[in-house]
Formats: sequence, C-alpha cells, structure tokens
Amino acid sequence: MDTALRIRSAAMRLFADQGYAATSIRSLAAALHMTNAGIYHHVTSKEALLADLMRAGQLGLTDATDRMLTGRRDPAERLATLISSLTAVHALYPMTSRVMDGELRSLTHGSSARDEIIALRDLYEQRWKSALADGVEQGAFRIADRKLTRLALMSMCTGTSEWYRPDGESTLEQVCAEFVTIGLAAVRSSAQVTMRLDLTLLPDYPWEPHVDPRVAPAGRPAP
Amino acid sequence: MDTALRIRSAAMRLFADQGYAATSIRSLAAALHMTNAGIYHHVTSKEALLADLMRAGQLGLTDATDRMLTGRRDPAERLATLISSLTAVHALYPMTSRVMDGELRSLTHGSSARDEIIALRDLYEQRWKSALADGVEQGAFRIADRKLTRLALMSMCTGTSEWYRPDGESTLEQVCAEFVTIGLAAVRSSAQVTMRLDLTLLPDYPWEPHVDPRVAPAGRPAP
Amino acid sequence: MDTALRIRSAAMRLFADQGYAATSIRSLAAALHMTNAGIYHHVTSKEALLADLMRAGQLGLTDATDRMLTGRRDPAERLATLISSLTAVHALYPMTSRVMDGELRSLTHGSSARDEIIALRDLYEQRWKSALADGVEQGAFRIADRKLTRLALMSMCTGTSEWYRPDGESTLEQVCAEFVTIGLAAVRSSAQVTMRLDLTLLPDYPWEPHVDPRVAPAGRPAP
Amino acid sequence: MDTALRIRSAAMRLFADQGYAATSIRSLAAALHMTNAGIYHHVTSKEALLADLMRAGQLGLTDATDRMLTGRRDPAERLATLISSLTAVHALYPMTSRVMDGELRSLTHGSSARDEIIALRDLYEQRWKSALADGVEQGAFRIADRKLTRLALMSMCTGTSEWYRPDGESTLEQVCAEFVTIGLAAVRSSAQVTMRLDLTLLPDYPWEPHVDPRVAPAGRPAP
DNA sequence: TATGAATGAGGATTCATTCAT
DNA sequence: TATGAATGAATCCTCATTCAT
Repeated sequence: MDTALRIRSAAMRLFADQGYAATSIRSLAAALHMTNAGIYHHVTSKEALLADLMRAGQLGLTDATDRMLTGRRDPAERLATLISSLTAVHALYPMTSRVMDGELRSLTHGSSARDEIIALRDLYEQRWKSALADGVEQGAFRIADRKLTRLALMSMCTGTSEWYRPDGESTLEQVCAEFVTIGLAAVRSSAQVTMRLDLTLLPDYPWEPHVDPRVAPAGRPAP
Repeated sequence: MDTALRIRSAAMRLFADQGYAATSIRSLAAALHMTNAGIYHHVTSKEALLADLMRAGQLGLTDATDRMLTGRRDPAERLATLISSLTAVHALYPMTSRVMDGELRSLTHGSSARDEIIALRDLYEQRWKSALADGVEQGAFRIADRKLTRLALMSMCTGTSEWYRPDGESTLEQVCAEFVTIGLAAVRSSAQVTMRLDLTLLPDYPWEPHVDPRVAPAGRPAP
Repeated sequence: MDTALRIRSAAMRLFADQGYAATSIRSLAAALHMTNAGIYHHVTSKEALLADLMRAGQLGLTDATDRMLTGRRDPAERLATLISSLTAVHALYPMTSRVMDGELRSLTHGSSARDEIIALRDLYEQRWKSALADGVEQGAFRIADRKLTRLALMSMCTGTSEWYRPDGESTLEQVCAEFVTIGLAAVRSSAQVTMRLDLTLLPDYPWEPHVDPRVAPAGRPAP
Repeated sequence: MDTALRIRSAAMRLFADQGYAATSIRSLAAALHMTNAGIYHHVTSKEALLADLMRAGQLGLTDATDRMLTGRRDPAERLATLISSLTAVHALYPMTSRVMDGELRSLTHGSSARDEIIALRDLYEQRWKSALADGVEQGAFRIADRKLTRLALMSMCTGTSEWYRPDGESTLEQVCAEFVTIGLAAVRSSAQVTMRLDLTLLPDYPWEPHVDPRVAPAGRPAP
C-alpha cells in the first residue's frame, strides 16, 4: 500500500544485508517488483534514501531514550536505562542499527545530510556523557577514563545487532539485565538497579519487521 | 619496492575506510600511482585481494592468540588472555580488524574463499568457547548464557577498532586491564588476573602501519 | 522503430562480416548510433544476442524445410527438396547462414543456449538422415557411406553462403537445379526430379535484408 | 626444441578451435607454458603470426597441387587431381585448412600481408579455372556456369575439414574417389578417372600433427 | 504514478605490446 | 633468450539518473 514505506523497508533490508555501496537501485526495484524509474517517484536519490533512514533511525533512538530517561535523576539508573535501551534497540532493530552504525561513511563528506546525522549522533551520546559525568561528580561512579568506559559499554550494547536472536537462549530482558550488571561493574557502582524494560517506549521503526521479544524461548518461561 | 605488499597495504586502508564495495580498483591504483592494469599483475581479482587480506588477518589473529595462550591452563587466565589479545589486535590493527569483522558479506556466497574464512573464524572462536566451557565446568565461572556472554565480551573487545586512539587518555594496557576486569566480572570470576601484554607475540600485519602502543600519551608517563 | 530488431539486424551483419569475437558491443552501438548502455536495454548480453540469432535461424530453417517437405514421400524428391531449400537459405540469407554455421564455437561450452542450438541442429539433420536412409532402404539410392555423402552434399549447399551473388551468372533456381542433379548423381539415383522452388515457403529472417532472387541477372531472362 | 615451431603449432590449434579473434596471446603462452613476453621473441605480432601460418598454408597447398598436376594434360585428370588434393589437404590438415579458409577477414584490410594471401589464393584458384576452361574448350566438359561449378566443387572439398575423421567409415581414398565421381558428373564428363592419391606429394605442415590416412578403420581393410 | 528507453560515467577485467633486467 | 612488470586502450557490462510518454 504505502509505496514509500515499502521502498524504505526493502532498502533497509538490502542496505543492512549487503551494505549501501553494494546495493543498486536496480536490485532494490527488483526486490519490490518495480522498475528503476518507479523508485525515483518516491525517493530523491539513493543517498537521500540512506540519509532518510539514518535520520529517522537516530531520531527514533534519541526520542525513545529520552522517553525512558524521563524522571530519572540517579546516574546509576540513567546508565542502566541507557544500556538497556541501546541494547534493546540494537537487538530488536538490527537492520536499522547496523545501517546507523556502519553506513555513516557512505554519506558524502561535507554533505549537509552527513553533518546532520553526525549532530544527531552527538546529541544522543550526550546522554551517556552526562550520565557518566554526573555519576563521577556525585561519587557514585569510579572511572579511570570516561571516554574509554563509555565507548566500551556502547560497543557491548551495539554488538547485539550482530548476534542477538529472539529465539536464542536468553530473553532480551536477560541480556539487558546482564549488560546492566556489567556496566555498573565497569563504573564501580555499588547500586543495584533492576530495570523493567518498557518496550512500548522503544522507537517504532515502521520499515523494520516487528519482532516480539516477550516471546520467551520455548520451555524457558521468564521467571 | 615490494609492490604486492604496497598494494595490499593500500587496499587494506581503502577497504577499511570506504568499504570493499565502495572501493574501486581504479581508486586503488590511483592511490598507488599505478594503472588499473598494473594492479592485476599482482592480484588475481578484487575479491581475491580481499580474501587474501582476510585470510592473513584471521591466521595472524589465531596464531598470535595461540602463542599467548601457550602454557595457560587456568580458565580465568585464558579468558583474560583472550580479552587482552583480541582487544590489542583490534586497537593496534584497526584497519585489518574492521575488514575482518565487516567484510565477510563481500565474499561471494558459496565461494571457497568465503567458506575458508568462516572456518578460520570458527577456529578462533573455539578458543573462547573452550575457555568459557572449562571455566564453567571447573566452577570458576558462573554464566547464565555462554553464547551471550562470549559474544558480548567479544563485541566489547572488537569495538576498540572503532574508537581506540594510541594518543588517547588511556594506554592500551589500561584498556586491556579494564576489559579484563569487566570480563571477569561478567563471568562472576573471583580471580585477580594481572595480564602483562607481550606485544611481541601479537601478529605482524606487514600491510598495516605499525603503531607503537608503548608510547604513553603526552604527560602521562606509564608508571 | 523496432529497436530490438534494428539491433539484431546490425548484430547479424557484424557477426557475419567480422565474426562474433571480433565484434564489440561498442562497434555495434556505433553502427546503430546508440550508446553502449543503450544496447543493454534490449539485450541481455552479447552472447545471449548471438544465441537468439542462432536459435531463430535454426528454427526458421527447420520450419521452412518441414513446410517444403510436406506431402513428399519419395526419397529422391525429399533429397532434392533438402538440397534446394538448404541451398536457397544459404544463398538468400548468407549472413544468418554463416553465423549459424560458424559461430557455434562462440557459445560457452556447457551453456544451455549452446546445448539448445546443438539440439536444434541435430533436429534439422534428422531430415537428411531419414531421407537418405529411406532412399537406401527402398533401393532408390546406392550409397557407400551415408554420413560421408550427407556431409559432402550439405557442405556443397552451405558453401553458397560464401560465394553466391544474386547478380551473378546463374539464377538461384539454376544453382539449385544443378545441385540437385549433382546430389542425385551422388546417391546413384536414376530419378529425374524437377524442383520448383517455392520461395514463399522459405524462412523469413526479419533481421536480414531481403534479396529478391527472382530478379534474373541482366540480359539473362529466366527461360 | 624448436620454439618457433612449437608456437606456430599451438597457435594453429587455438586459431582453428576458437578463432583468431577469440585467441589471446596470453592463452597461447599458457598453452605453451611460456610467458606473454616470451612469445614475442619469436613472433612479431599476433597478426604476423596468423599471416605467417596462412602464407605457409597457401604456399604448401599450391606447391603440393602443382607437384600432383605435373605432367597431366587431360582436363578430366587435372580436375580429378584438384579435387583429390584439395580434399586430402582439408581432410588431413583440418586446422590449417580452417584457418586458411576462415580467417582471411582477420587480416587488417589493406595490409600487405592480406594482399599477399589473397594473391596466393588467386594463384591457387587459377589451377581450377584453367582446368575447367580447358575442359570446356576441348569439349570434354559441359558446364552452364563455370564459376558456380568451381565454387560448388571447391566447397564440397573444403567441407571435409569440418567433418572428416580418419577413424570414420570411409578411407580418405574412398572420399576422394567419391568426390571425383561427383565432380566429373558435375561437369558432364564421360571420363573414367582413377586417381591414385600419392600422399608423399601432399604439403608437409610441420605445425599440424600428422595423421596417417592409410590406416584403414579397424576391420575394414581397403579392398 | 508508473514505465520503457536512453545515457554518460564508471565498474572489473583483459588486451596486445613494450622494455629493463 | 627469457621474464616480470608495466601500460594504454579496449573489453563486456552496470551504475544512478533523467525524461518523454
């Protein structure tokens, strides 16, 4: 029905699977049973299509994160929230995440689109920076190198887009809980944070097929 | 002088920076002040070039890892070694690492080269699997989901190829130490492992510019 | 107007004149006042273009032959028909004939297209084999070596594509008559066959310029 | 040993099998376990190599023909000789024959090599023309169209390079005898010519593997 | 909206050939 | 003699994009 969405959906899949550079407009059209030219009625250019997807992805992540952070003051809680949400987004929306994390280099250097995405990314990372800074300032965290810690934790979270499978051993909630534990250990926090992951706050990426993470693997009901 | 090496070196840089698909033989030749055709005197095909680099990368990693693991029985020590070496390789050889981690999809599905790389990768991961398995068996580790734990820790280590800078706040040794701490926490190990990173055991990737990690960042002499 | 036909037409001429391997898509495009890429809008590949032409050529020959053979039982008549039609087709459609006879080697060994053409060729040769076999069986022909006889006669007929000129000394009908005579002599047939060559039954190769064979050479009106 | 001959030998095979245009110097070198450059020590250029082979081929044919014609005055005998020798050469040296007959178009238009080959070819055809002319003049032959007759007979003879197999049903001598019979019938000659094919007079093409035609197929001794 | 046709630029790869060693 | 390296031109084909219909 919504052709524009179908295009974004197929594009996202192809970009995630083969990479932007390796994906041709022709193959995208073929995947949609369209013609080359047909695509161009809904899309300005291949690069604009990528930029659109990345922008929407970043905005969705930041917005969702802000929704989840609402009302939280405690640095440990905020860190736990950041870890959980970033993990959940990467686990549930692996295609969007892989494109967001890996295709920045495909946007023309110096283009406004590229600068915009970078700005959005910085905006998001601000949440991590401030949570860590506050934690250190308040004496709740003990960190040798803030940048190192942040990047290491973020790597751990984003890594899930590469390997998380909804039908794997662990529930998404278990993964998040585990990562939160690791994260708090990394900042030497003594806090005990039990996150309840509110999935309704996660971004809704209409172009990515929805995966229900609440379906625990068979025979392994969440405790 | 060694033209073959110069080609591999330039190819590695371009593949790492722009991605394999976005790198043309023409641009590779231009970077080397050669002609298109000249490249083909030393290289069978673009894909073979990629496969060569990936194969050599994987072999180097596995070999180095095995050298570092030599004589170690204790699971905690082995895990610490795995974390340190994987981190160090990704930090010191970010181009090779990014290509190894991200360009598998560029090898033609079903090609023997691809299958070979996958086999080499599995071979490497075996080291992690057995270390974790032994740790659990001996009661030294407590892990809910082995696969999850392994992949999360590996993500953390490999992440360094994206952000580690030799002139950053932390020494490579500090990063490794931090990651080892996090890793041991992740497996609920009570062991106190102090790794001494023997850089002479790391792989020697002749196509990647050597970075001296012992050069501590300015004003921060290693203790 | 019909671009696809214009392409096939020009391709046939070039393939016939220079050979398939010596004909580049560029030169084909140039002959058509098109661009390289434009050709590919109508053609899958250079080899597919050749295969198309050869397939259509073979089908046209077999169909025409079957039309001309319709209702004929007598082996001598059938042989005369085969000689006449093969000669006429090679004389009137020399480009198609040369490509059909000489470019089989240009089709990739093992390709389905190649196998198909070979099958079609075998199908055609069946007409010759059965005519000769029947003639021998009925005692109408006396032949030492059937294969030898068939191939020699076919060579004679196909040879016309190399030298027949509509404005030469002899009418096509005369050539056919002569060849029929020779052919019947070759099989020691005592039959007197007068073929009336019905040109409307010949294949219509739309890509090959039509030559009117009824135009008798100047000063030599057909009797 | 004689590198130049080995090259010509391999070239002849490749040119005959794949065609001149489809044969690369590289593949020729590969077939000889040589390098590209190595070829050029013995050969001026690819085209010169072809021209050499064609020239030697034509000279060999003409010389052999003249040897066989020596002392023969009778047109029927001369025609029989021409048919036999042309047939034998094409049957015994199919590669050379195919190249001679089919690759003239590969010689650059206007090149002296091309003109030379054409002249040699004309020289050879002179033998046919004069035999036919003499036969007609002396009232021994009755021919409607001399050119037609000549070309048809020559086509029949040259066709053997495409299908003759030394281990086939018929001996080369039988093929020649058959063709002579057909040829004499074609010119309405009443002569009974029994050719004895003296194979020692045939050209010796040192680059083409020698096939012994006297070896009659197993179980079919020549009568 | 959608498409068939077209195009200029560029993709990877091979060409015949040269030349210093 | 022979070769490894190199090259400019050409190979077939695909690219993203445009435009008249």
